[in-house]
Amino acid sequence: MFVRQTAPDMSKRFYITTAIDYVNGQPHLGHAYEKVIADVIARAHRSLGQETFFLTGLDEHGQKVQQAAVAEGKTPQAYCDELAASWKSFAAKLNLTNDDFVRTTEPRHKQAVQAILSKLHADGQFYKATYTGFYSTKEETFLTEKDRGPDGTFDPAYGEVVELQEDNYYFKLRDHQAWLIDYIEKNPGFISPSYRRNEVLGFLKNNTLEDLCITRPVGRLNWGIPLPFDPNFVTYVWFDALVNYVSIPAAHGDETVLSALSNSKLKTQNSELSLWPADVHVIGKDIVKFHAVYWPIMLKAMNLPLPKQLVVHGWWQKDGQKMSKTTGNVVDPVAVIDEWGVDAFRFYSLRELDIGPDGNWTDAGFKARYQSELANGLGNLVNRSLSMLKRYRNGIVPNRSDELKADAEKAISETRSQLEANELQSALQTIWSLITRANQYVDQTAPFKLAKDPAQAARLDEVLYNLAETCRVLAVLLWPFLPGTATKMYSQLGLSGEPNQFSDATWGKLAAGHTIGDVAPLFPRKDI
RNA sequence: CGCGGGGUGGAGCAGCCCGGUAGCUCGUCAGGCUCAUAACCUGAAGGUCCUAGGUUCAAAUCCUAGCCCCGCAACCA
Repeated sequence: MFVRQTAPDMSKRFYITTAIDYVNGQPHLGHAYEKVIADVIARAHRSLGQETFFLTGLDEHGQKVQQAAVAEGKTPQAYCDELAASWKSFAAKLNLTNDDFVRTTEPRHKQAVQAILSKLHADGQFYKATYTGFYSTKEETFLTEKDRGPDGTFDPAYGEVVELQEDNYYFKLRDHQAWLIDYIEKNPGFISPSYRRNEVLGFLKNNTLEDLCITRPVGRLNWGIPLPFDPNFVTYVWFDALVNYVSIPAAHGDETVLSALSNSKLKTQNSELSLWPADVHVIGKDIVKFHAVYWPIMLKAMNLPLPKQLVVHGWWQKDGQKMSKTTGNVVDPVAVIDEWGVDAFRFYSLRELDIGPDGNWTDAGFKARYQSELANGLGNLVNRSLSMLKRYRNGIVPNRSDELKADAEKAISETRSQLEANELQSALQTIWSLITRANQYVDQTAPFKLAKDPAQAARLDEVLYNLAETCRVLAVLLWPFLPGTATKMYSQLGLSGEPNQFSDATWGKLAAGHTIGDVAPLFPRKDI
C-alpha cells in the first residue's frame, strides 16, 4: 500500500452533470426528470461515501434568446437573468443537491471558452471557409434540401429565400472517426444503455463526419461569445454549451483542465477541486450524438480525457401521446409537486420509467402509485410500526432482535449494487420488496394480539424491534430517492439529522432504550 | 432498403445484456386480520411472453425472417 500524500480535497470527486437547459422557456417535465435522475445518482454516491460534485445549469446564448429578449423589449442579459432566477428556484423545488449552477453568460465560463478557442486555433484545429446556401431572411437561418417541399420549393413560412454566401470557422472532425469507433467498442460502458451505444456505432460506421461549423458572423448573431482571434464572429453552441462541463471545473481550480489550457491564465475560485473527467453526463436521447461524437472529439483536440459515461434517458409521453404545447397535454412538474409533494414526484418519475426507454405519464398511474406504494405501502408500514411501539412500549426501543435481519441485509446489498450501477428503478423495486416483507411480518406475528397477553411481552419486544429497525434501514435506503421522506422517518424514529450515510444501513444500529419521536402519516391518503 | 424503440394474463410495466419455477402495481373474486392513512395479509381466476423458423437437454430471454405500433430525421429532456 502506498500512502497518499495528497490533501483530502485534492482527490478526484465523483463528478456528475445534467445537460444544460436552453433558457428560452419555462421548465417542463423533461427537464425535471433529467435533474431528478442526476440528483439521485449524486446523492447515492455521497451516501456511499464518495465526494461528489453535481453540476446543472443553463445555456443562455443563441438566436432564440436574442429574439425573445428583443420581443420583450429587454436586453438579452436582462432576459436571461430573469429566467435564470426561475430556473434556479426550479432546481430548489426539485430538492436538487447541485454543487454549482452554471450559466453560460458568466465570465468564468466565457473565459474558459475563449481560452479553449485560442488554444485550438493555435493548434490548427480550425479553418475558415465559405458556405453558399439558401437563406431565409424571415427565420434568419440557412435552409437545407430537407426543408424543401415535395415540389422543390420552400414553404412560404420561410418568407423570402435568397442564395447567400457566408464565411465561418469550422472544426476538423473528419480525422477522428477511427479512434472514436475504437474507443466506443473498447469501452462498452461509455454509453448506457447499450442500444444507444449501438446507435452511435451504427452512425459512425455508416456515415462520414462532416466538419463542424462553430461560428456565426456577428451580423447575424451577436448574442454569443466572441472568437478571441476574430471579432467578426461569435462561437456557436458547440464550443459554448458543451464546454460548460469543463469550464466549471476550471473555475474551481481543476488541475486537469487548467493544465490542458496551460497557455492561458484563467481566474479560478479559491478552491482546488479535482473534477475532470466527468463520471456521468446525464442526457436525453436527442443529444446523444453531440455528447458521444462531437464532445469526445473536442476533448481529444483539447488533450483532455473523455467522460467516463453517458447515461441516456428517454422521453415522457402523456397518456400515450407526445407532449406538446400546441395540444396542451403537458405535465407541469411544479403543479404536480405543489399538489403531491416533491418526493412523490421524484418517486413516480423514477419508479414508473427506467432510464432509457420512453415512458408514459398518466395522472391515474401517478395517483395509483402514490396511494398504493407510498401511502399504503411505505407510509402505512412506518405508521403502524411506530404507533404500536408508542402505544405498547411508550416509544422506547426494546432489545435488539434479528428476525428480519436477513431480509433487510438482502435488500441492503441489492440496493447498494443497484445504486452503484445506476439501476434506480430496480433499486426502488428492491426497497419495496423489504416494505412488503415487513408488512407481511406484522400480519404473521400479530403484535396487536401479543400486546393483549402479558405472558407474550418478550415476544412483543422482539417484533417491535424488528419493525422499528426495518423502518430505520428503509430510511437510509430511501434517502437518495425521497430525501424529505427519509428525513421525516428518521425524525419519527427520534433520530436527528438525515439518513444520508449508506453505512448506517447496518442491522442493529437502533439502540435499545432509545425513545422515538412523534408519529404522523408520511403520505396522507388522498381520496379522489 | 434513413435511424431507433416497443409488441409479456383486463390496464400499465419489469424480466431479455449473463437462456432453466413468468415478477410488480392496479383491477376482479374469495378468505383472514383489526396495529395502521377504509390501510395490511393470504389464496384464486386470468397469459399461444406478436408470428414463423432456427440454435439448445432447455428460449419471454440467443439467431434469422416477417407483421404491427411509436418516436426521431441536427441543436426540443
